[in-house]
Amino acid sequence: MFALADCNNFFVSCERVFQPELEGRPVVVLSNNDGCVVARSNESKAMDIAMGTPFFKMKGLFESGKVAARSSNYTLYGDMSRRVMNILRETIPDMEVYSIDEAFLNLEGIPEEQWVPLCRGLVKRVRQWVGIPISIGIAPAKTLCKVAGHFAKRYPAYRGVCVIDTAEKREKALRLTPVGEVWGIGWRGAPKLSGLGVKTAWDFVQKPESWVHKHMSITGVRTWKELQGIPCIVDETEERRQSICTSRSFADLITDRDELSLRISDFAGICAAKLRKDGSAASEVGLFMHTNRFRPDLPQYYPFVRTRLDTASDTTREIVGAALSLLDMAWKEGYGYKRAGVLVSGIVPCDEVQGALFDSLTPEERHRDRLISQIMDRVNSGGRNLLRVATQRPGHYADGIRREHCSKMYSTDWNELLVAR
DNA sequence: TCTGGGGTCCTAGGACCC
DNA sequence: TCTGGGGTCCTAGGACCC
Repeated sequence: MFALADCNNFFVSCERVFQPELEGRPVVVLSNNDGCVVARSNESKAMDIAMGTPFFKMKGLFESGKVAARSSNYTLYGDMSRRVMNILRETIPDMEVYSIDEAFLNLEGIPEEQWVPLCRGLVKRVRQWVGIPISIGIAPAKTLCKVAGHFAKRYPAYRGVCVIDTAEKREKALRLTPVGEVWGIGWRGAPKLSGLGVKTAWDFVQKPESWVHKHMSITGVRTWKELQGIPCIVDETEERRQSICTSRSFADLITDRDELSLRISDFAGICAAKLRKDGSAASEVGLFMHTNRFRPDLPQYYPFVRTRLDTASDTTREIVGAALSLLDMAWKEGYGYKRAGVLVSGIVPCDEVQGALFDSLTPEERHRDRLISQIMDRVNSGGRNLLRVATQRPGHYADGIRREHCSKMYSTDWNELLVAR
């Protein structure tokens, strides 16, 4: 059996911990550049504010005070997430952190009669100690945990914990679940299934496996089995990532090559630091840039170029160098760039890097670059950007991103905490 | 004026091998 | 006129997740 612990309206809940005046009000949290809605409180969901709504389309609601808005503050959310996960881990160490606000707990070895009291205790402790409301769904497969979690969240009578552990409960839950709400069936799958007469999750599991395979391929079959309580989705969080991407939209269109080059150096530098944090090295570096797709009146251009490194690398100098040489390939004058990103792939463990016979760098040079990167990591620990290569921008990584409604770093900056108190 | 960011997996089709 | 059969690897694009 698994338990899925899921934070309710996570980003909004984080904001509310330090701004209790937001409690009970419609609240939304915005994406980078205050672009669109990425989190909603129950009150704003009730107002039919959809996920992904562009902020400018609901400016009226905001300015009239009907809805409160906050820029996203990932430093705060990351820190709150860490606190929640620590509490869960203390009780159930066999845990898989699935996303910033979700974790699967393995209940194997825990007596059945303890599942619910144990999880109720977790709900209470997380709320008391961190201030974040969570819900827990318990079931024999992860997709069913998601279903159970929905009920735990929606109906207060469950007091935060819902269990699907019998055929009767499973049938009842699946009959009440529209097929489009099932984990793994997306917004394209739902209308297609509906057209084939499948409206609920229960309709879906009634179909034979061959039918599911024909219409939804192997991934659909996995979901179908999971809904019957046969676990098919394995823990992949311990595995090495296969690619790392750092990309941003810009507050304004960038038309100047030097300006874009500074941003791309930053993105590449972040990718290199992420590689080192994972103990990985990459053998390929890619670069993409996008003009503004919402401005059809402007010329459009969205190149993606990539290059292979002689030897897989994790050094800032080399990843940044590769990204800048890609900019030479992709750059075209006369366009306004709205977004760009660097992607590293071909990832291997950094202590298993295959040497190259005709390497552009000597082993001594590689060693020196790695030492320099390590020093940068030490100086820059905690997400600061103090030591950088000369092609990167001075200042903070978040500079140049519009965040007009940002809360303070309540939990990570001592001075701000004192002011808040 | 203003529309996010970071991932994974699967499939189809092309290039290439013997 | 008639033009095999079986494989691998890579890539682009689509679908999905949070």
